[in-house]
Amino acid sequence: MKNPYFSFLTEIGIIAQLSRTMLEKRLPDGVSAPMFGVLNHLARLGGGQTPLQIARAFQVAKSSMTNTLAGLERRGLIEMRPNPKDGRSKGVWLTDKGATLREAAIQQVAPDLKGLAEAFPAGYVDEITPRLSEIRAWLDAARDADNSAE
Amino acid sequence: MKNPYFSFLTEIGIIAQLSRTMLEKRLPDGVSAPMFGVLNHLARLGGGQTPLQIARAFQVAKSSMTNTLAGLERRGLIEMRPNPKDGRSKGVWLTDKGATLREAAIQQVAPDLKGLAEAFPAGYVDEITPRLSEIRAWLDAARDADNSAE
DNA sequence: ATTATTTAATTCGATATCGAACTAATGAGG
DNA sequence: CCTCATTAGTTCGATATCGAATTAAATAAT
Repeated sequence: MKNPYFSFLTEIGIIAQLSRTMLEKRLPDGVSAPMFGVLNHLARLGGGQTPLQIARAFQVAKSSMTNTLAGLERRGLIEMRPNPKDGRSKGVWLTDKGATLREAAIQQVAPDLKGLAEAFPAGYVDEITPRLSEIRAWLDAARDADNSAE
Repeated sequence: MKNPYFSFLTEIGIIAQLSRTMLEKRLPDGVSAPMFGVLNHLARLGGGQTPLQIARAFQVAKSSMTNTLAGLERRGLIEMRPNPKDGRSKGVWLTDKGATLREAAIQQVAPDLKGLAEAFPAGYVDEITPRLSEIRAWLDAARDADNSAE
């Protein structure tokens, strides 16, 4: 099993796993990596995103996002309000508590990213990230093609 | 949040997720990506590996591997035997059923890898895989350093 | 030898993931 | 209008992940 694509995906999988556990070590108790991702997403793009939009942004099933959002809401880090224009839909907003927690978490995580930056010059990842983006886009398109074929 | 390392890890995470669901679509019902990984590992390295060795090879907590192995054993795809030399330890072996299922699964997955190969020339991933390996190795070492410091 | 430490594996509880089935609301066609 | 299809979101059950606590066996230390 020395197929180069297989090896490539294997490395990807392990890095994803290692970086996720690295991140979770720094997060406040009970806040998971997916939750942190959503907090960042809302901070960058602003409130009012729907659960479905957020699920798509993270390439995750909508039922997974339901679960993540429930955890965030239970902890008072986000707020969900019904959309007055469409009874099926909701909007998600960061609470003050959520914004504050995000800021603090970023400070906690910074040293790890710094360690990575010291070990690998910025150009190192800058060269490969665009390639990863292309592959990611391709996989994403392939999945959609498959779904619509069913 | 345009930190290049952050972007890099984000792409990694999404590719890992997409490739995992792509793989699981092709696997027989009830066989998950981690299970398939273990079957391959045993086929490549041979039987007799301990659960701990396998967990380390996949960079996964040993309790996660206990779980994966239990699923494989329940389906009759592997066999676990006590180590006569050390009562704490076990060895894991592929069963005939497991080996057969692995072969079939590889055939099922092949078309997807082929699609990837057609979209991206082999040299494309060959250039980045070694870099990913370096980063993976670094993250792995960083995690161990952190663990022993506790 | 007896005690203490380390090691291998399991168990437990929380969270994540998925897909499939379901509800409720919107929109389209007749 | 009324029916049918689509869309947004939730629920459910299986599997995954982790870390912490537990058990049992081997090894080290006194």
